[in-house]
Amino acid sequence: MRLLLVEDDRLLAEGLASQLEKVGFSVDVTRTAKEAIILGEQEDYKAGVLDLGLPDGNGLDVLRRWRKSNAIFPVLILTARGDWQDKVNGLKAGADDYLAKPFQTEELIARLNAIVRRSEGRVQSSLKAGRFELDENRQCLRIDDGTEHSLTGTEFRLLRCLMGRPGYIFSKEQLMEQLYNLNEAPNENIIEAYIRRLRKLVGPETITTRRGQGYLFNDAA
Amino acid sequence: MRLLLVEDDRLLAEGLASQLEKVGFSVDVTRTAKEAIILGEQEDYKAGVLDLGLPDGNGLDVLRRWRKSNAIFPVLILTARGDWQDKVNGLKAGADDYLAKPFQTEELIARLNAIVRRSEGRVQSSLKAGRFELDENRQCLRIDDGTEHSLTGTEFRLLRCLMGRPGYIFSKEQLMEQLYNLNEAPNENIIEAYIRRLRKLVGPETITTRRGQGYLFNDAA
DNA sequence: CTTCTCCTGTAAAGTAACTTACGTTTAAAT
DNA sequence: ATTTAAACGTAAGTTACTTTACAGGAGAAG
Repeated sequence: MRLLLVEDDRLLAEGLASQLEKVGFSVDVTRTAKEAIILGEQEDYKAGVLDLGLPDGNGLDVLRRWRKSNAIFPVLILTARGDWQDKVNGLKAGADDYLAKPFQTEELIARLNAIVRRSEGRVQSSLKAGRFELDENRQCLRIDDGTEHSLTGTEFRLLRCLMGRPGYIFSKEQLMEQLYNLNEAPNENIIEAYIRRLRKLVGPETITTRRGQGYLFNDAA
Repeated sequence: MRLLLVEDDRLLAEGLASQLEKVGFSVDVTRTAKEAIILGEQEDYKAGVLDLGLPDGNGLDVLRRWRKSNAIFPVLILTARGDWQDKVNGLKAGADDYLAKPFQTEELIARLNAIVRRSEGRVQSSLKAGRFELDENRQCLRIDDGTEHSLTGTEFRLLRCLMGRPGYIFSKEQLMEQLYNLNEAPNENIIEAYIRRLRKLVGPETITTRRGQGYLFNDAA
């Protein structure tokens, strides 16, 4: 789970980063507002932690810039103790939570997890294609005939990929990239295996093979 | 739909208010017990959200005052995580639901809608789902076949969470958050252990496992 | 105060579900 | 016809959940 930590106090930043990494985040750290803006806009983070006091600008401006572009990841702001004006402004600028310094790392982790979960919940988009509807929240597939099938994690991710762009041909390599990361890439055959399982659900005609190229989800299904 | 939010943490209050307004409530916010009592007695709300920790008094006293006068709108109380005593007292004082901090706003909204809907039918302090009825006062479970089982504290709290939103998938982490606080968080296995105890009561088909996602109480039970 | 009981949480073993690997068969393309 | 890619079936591997039994602790009863 990628995370952006914007904190100018080097010592604090390093300490936090290492603790956050212990609990499963992969953390990018930056000390300046300038860099924070660029990273937030260009990279795909699951959440951000933002100290409001930065050497080269106000953290709130960073947040506003993020929100103005399309950076939609949830942000937790760190404020000086009792400075609730900052908190209010932070919320108005689009923060999702706040924490007053000094704080316990456990508290930060708990709140981070909370906002990440919350942000995942608020994407209640269900993906529709033809007779099919993929429910992101419940991780299940509904079909026009009224049936509903719950999907396993891998089935779901693969199907979401295909349904996300009906008619587009995804190569096996592309699909592999979406499903796995570089370290833990299994046998390529795995895609074929899962395609087969999905076809059992959606019918063989719904997912078409382009031999040598890849697979596609038929939009006119 | 008018709503009264009693919360002394300014930031939290503002954040909640804005989110609640997004989903169609019109929200009055107050930070003090004194004002809360007056507003609750004089204004016509559809529901109330009440934080128990207030600067100038106990939230429970506010609730009791409301109930003593003719304020009949349903009330959801916010408690510190893992603080059962408050929850129990709150229910006894006439609260209709409770939620442990920190919570997801979606959860609050869902529960608010639930108690409003319920209150329009009539105020009742028992939670019904399918063939089951959870009695808040007696902390016991009644089943359609006429049997009645008393529950232990933990059993009750877990079941209450699940039955409060039938059909919704609660992750183990979510359930942990509602049952325990940061200091006294036991082995994660505890949820599984209690799910099993509950299933012995309600039958294995009533609580469904979604592997990798969580558990849900079947509404069509 | 001591004993007993029941609730709670832990640990470890057992099982089911999901994932991956692999060998074989089938089908497509040249 | 030959080569190559995909499909299929099965089995092994892995992870998540279930089940069970028990130890410690709090509160009730003696």
